Amino acid sequence: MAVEPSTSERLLTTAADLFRRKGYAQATTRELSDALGIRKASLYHHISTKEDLLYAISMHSLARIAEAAEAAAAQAPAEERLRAVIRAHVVSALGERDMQMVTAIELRALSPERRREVIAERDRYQALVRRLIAADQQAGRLRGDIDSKLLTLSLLNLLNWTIFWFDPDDELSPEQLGETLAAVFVEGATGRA
Amino acid sequence: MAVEPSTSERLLTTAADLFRRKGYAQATTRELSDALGIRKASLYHHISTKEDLLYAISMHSLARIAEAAEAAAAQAPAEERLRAVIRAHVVSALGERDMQMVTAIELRALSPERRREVIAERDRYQALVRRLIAADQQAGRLRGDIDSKLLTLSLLNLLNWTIFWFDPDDELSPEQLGETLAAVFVEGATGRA
DNA sequence: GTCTATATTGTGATAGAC
DNA sequence: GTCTATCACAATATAGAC
Repeated sequence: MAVEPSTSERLLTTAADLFRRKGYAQATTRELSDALGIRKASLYHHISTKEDLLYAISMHSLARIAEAAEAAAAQAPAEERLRAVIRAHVVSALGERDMQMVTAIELRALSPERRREVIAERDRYQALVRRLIAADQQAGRLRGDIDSKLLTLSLLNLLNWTIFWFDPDDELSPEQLGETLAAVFVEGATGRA
Repeated sequence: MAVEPSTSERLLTTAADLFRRKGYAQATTRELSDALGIRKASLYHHISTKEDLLYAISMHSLARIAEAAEAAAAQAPAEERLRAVIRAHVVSALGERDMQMVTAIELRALSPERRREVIAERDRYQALVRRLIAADQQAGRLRGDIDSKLLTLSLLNLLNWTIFWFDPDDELSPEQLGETLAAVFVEGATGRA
């Protein structure tokens, strides 16, 4: 006998799906309550404001990737660490595309204080990746002629847009895409590494 | 004696600045008219709907990059063509960051028909880049073990997010950033090309 | 090409019963 | 935890004078 997920359990994923499709500001609380099968007023038993949902989605998204990356980094030997983190990042991001897309796009809709919090969380992850890259540079595994900050931003560019075009119906799995993006970043489009 | 730009000439850039800061849906016609120094109703002498502005911004942004890239491709010899296009893309995108950011983020706010038009324009540019990459693969200048479509999407990931973190006050110029991103894409983070 | 004034609609959120 | 009913306000867009 399947246990039906409660309203509060469905709240974040349902909101993320709606926000991704319509945009946060264009999505109405009415549409959200309809999707949940409850009345609009009943939403406010679970949240205080619509913005609570965006904030929760954003913090959850960032934590999810950071945790996956940290776990991957802890397990892998130094020589494989960056590639393992790239794969973990891609796989965890693609596993929750709605939330990740909303987080990537709707930052401006948050209040200044919450926006600051989300940015701090994002920067924390960026710093983690930068440390990995700098370590690889010092070990001679990555080129030293480009600043680690710029390499980090390049890598995150590469990884963060994939959620917008990855097609789960494609033959390419998230794991394979992660592997490919790792190859593109590390070896380049030339590929003579 | 400086000629003051007319309201209609300032319309797109002013709207782009506003949409970037607040988001399209959150930005009000009132804020836009205030920024232009006219009354809200006067806007409707220039446009029919607020969406007209977003559509115009999006089409302009895509055309600007495509034109810059096409010009660069036409001028450069085959061996330098891809790098030249990357530089042209980055420089032209960073030269109009407000419009490019709005275009990248607000696609969903367009009506279905206009959204389709904008996507078609974007796909047209993507096809152009893919032809360049495929040609380099066939000439042996780029690796052949990764599909040209995936290499193209990787490259556009790399280029399209830069507008969100490029800092014009940095010591790094758009030209230098373009050069660096070209190096990262072609040679990779390892850099032994 | 800009103005004042207003129509019209839809929004996020609340009060209070069950 | 969900409901009915409603508030208070802000939004896009229009009418018509100057």
